Amino acid sequence: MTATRSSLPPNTDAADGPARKRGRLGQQEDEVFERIQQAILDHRLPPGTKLKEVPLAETFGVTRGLLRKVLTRLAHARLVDQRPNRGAKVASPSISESRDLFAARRAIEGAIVDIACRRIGARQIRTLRKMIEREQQAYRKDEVRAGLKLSIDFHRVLAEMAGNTVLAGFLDELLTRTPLVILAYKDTRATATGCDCEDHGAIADALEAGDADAAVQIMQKHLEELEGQLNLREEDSTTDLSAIFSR
Amino acid sequence: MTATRSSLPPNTDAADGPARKRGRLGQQEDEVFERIQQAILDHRLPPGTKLKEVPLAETFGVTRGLLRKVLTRLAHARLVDQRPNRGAKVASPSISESRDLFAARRAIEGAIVDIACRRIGARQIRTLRKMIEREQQAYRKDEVRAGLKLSIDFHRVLAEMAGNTVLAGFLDELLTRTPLVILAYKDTRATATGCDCEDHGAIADALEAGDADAAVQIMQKHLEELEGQLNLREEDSTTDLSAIFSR
DNA sequence: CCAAATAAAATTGTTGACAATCCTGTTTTT
DNA sequence: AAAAACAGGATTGTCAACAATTTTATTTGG
Repeated sequence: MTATRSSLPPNTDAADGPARKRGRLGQQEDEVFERIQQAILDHRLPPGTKLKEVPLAETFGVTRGLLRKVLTRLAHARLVDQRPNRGAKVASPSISESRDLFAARRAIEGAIVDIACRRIGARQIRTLRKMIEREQQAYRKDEVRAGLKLSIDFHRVLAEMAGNTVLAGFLDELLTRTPLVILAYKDTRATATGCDCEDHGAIADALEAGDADAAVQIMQKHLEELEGQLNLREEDSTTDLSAIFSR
Repeated sequence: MTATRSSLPPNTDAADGPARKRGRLGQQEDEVFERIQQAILDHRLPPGTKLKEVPLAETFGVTRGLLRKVLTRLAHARLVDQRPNRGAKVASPSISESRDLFAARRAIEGAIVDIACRRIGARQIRTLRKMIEREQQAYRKDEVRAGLKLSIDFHRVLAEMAGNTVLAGFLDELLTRTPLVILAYKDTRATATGCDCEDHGAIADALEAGDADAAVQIMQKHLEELEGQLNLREEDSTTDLSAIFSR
């Protein structure tokens, strides 16, 4: 019961009540959205956790109505499951859902890299190289969480460069959901799960050379390897139990 | 002002006031959603039309709160642009947005056909053939609207058969938006815009033969032809004006 | 003791009144 | 006369009380 509350970072404004002075209107909503989203992606709110409106609203010092809107937004992003009259729970991606997600990423990011190869210029290549450099630095310092974030940023920026807003929007949703399934199904034996920087470098090389086919192939192999680091065999890990009984 | 109201089909319950007896709770919300959606897709509510909450709520005999939820859902489906404090307008897909949409369909439906080729069986092939048959009948009877709907159903069912829920969800959004851009940019000189049944047949053939590469290629050519029937050159048609001045 | 029925509590859903913001036409100022 | 300032109405946004539903606890009957 109190787990929901205690596992979230405390909001210093909580005691002031709901009617505190605020900067701009939607500002507050966005902040609550991002704090809950981050808690879900960090597994501080593990999959299946019931998200009750009153405790959450009190935690953040906002009204129930505002929190309700936030929950709907999170449901839209597929980070929470919202069912009529029975509240919202943190989403528990199933194994087949996770596989579908990676298959979708292969299709979409394959297309993105193919398009990017035609539209990209020297300026953009430099930007990508800089991002890869920063990513490598993070991993060298064992800052795994930062590295993973930078790695996701690489994919996101690549989509932006391709310039297809529809594909970029879809990919954005998939990139957001990816950490959730990685934490849920990470193979404990595997080394630190994350993107391989060398692959990113190879993609940049292929893009610079204008070799679309190679870029697509590397990207898809890259994603297959990432999926391969997960334990997505049929139900045999402990996490599966929570997925099965979460409803 | 009253255009919003008069261009929608009248709701017989409107006069009874907001608190009429209803079947199930969410039922009413879904009905309003679908009625407005259909009006947008038919261009009875043309792109750029302001959707005011009070008149719409009265038209359907629902509360403003319910209507507000519906508008948010429509905004999520990208059929409506919702901006804070300045209401909701029917979406006006730009030319580049429309091109992006078709490029996304090529990527996603290419992947779907590829996956379907491996998972599909004789049973499913029969279902597809039956759908194509019905589609041809509709076109032969010059029932263009029905034919277009059946054509979209073909793409939707194919996605379902592939079994990737993530890709199917994305495609569903794109299929819903497609009629909106077709009506907005239909080349008046072209013959009735819609899917070519022969292409659908050829896709079924390739799937039956298990030739994934052929199926993917036909699907992508099919979508390119559909896009080619539209007038997506830079601003020269009258509809562009509304797109430019809609904000 | 278990199961079904029932009562109480907790939780989600809805609404109408109120507040904040934006839009439009008018007046005032330069 | 053009631009800025203002006023009024129209429109969207918010909230707290109320209603409906689900969940939990208790009782009752087999």
